[in-house]
Amino acid sequence: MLTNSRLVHQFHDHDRCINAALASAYSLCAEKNARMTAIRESVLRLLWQSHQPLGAYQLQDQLSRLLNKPVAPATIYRAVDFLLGLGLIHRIASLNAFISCPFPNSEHSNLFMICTDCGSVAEVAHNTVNGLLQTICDKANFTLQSQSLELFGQCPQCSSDGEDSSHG
Amino acid sequence: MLTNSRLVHQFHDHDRCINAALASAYSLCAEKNARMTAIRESVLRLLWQSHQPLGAYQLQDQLSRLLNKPVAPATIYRAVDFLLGLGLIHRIASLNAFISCPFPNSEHSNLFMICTDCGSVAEVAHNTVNGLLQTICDKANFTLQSQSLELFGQCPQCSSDGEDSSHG
DNA sequence: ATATGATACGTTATAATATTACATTAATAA
DNA sequence: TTATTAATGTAATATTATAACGTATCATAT
Ligand SMILES: [Zn+2]
Ligand SMILES: [Zn+2]
Ligand SMILES: [Zn+2]
Ligand SMILES: [Zn+2]
Repeated sequence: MLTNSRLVHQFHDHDRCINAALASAYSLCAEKNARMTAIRESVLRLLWQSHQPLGAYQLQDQLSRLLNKPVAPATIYRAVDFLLGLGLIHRIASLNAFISCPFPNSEHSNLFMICTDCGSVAEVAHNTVNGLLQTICDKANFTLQSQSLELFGQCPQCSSDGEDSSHG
Repeated sequence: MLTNSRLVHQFHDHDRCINAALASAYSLCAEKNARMTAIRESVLRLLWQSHQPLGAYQLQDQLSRLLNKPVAPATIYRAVDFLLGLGLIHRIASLNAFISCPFPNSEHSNLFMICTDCGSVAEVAHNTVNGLLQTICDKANFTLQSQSLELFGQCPQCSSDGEDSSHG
């Protein structure tokens, strides 16, 4: 199992997250002969600001502020498509939003734990889950190609915030 | 495990699906003191035309044709919200579409197998999957509230259509 | 039966998300 | 250089979803 759950839900040195992500991104581009342009890197950095997803139009606003000039939706969707293609980010279907991938190198299919209170999203790559889903599909003669697994609830932080604290 | 996979992917008496669904719907409404109005029933029937999901604007077109008068998006979204609330239908986030629920009576959390070729969607309620996800969330101290599990690939029909038939 | 309040619906406008098409520029290859 | 491909600029439009407010219908109590 591979997850960034601890990182997401605890105070941590986020610059390390960013640096690791950028390094991965550049090495992946080198490997696949893909071009990490200024816009694409900016969008990736914006998505790495935090462990929360951003929608296309939030990215538009932020990039436009960053570049100090108007940016069209197409620009965002292009950058996002590029990053999705390399597996550097993921799309959260239920949120119409995009999130940076904490382990873009590994082959994995993704499971997201989405906090409906604070908006944080942790990613989990879990072989047992994936194996089980594969088995289910096999039994149904369904040829599994890809998946979107999104779990909603409260992250550790938000769970404990909402706890009954009368027992102190 | 509970699934309508066989039904969805094989020729079957679909009128039975429809009748069972309508009966469930009415008994659920009775139980919960909810009103199954004409519009709501129409939308439910439209979603039961097949085992494929429909988008809000497809429903709008079809309902408007059915009633022979214009129907506004709000009308559709209201009906859909009502049906979602009763668990009579589900929303497929990755498709922005709605699908009839084959077993609305049972408490279940849903897993969908979506055929990217023919568009059919089968639903699976699987205790082992749900238990496993619950365990994962417990370990991460994540309070699981709900989930959206969507699998993409080829259904049995479409898989065999695409098979290499040279070995015969 | 009639008044009351709650629910559902009609209607219009608008917000939010995503794609298309085509012109222009920049990078790479021949 | 020139040809070719890839990326971006720009404008328009398509698709999905919600908001606001008035009207009609239904349930219930008097
Ligand atoms: Zn971090
Ligand atoms: Zn949280
Ligand atoms: Zn059927
Ligand atoms: Zn269901």
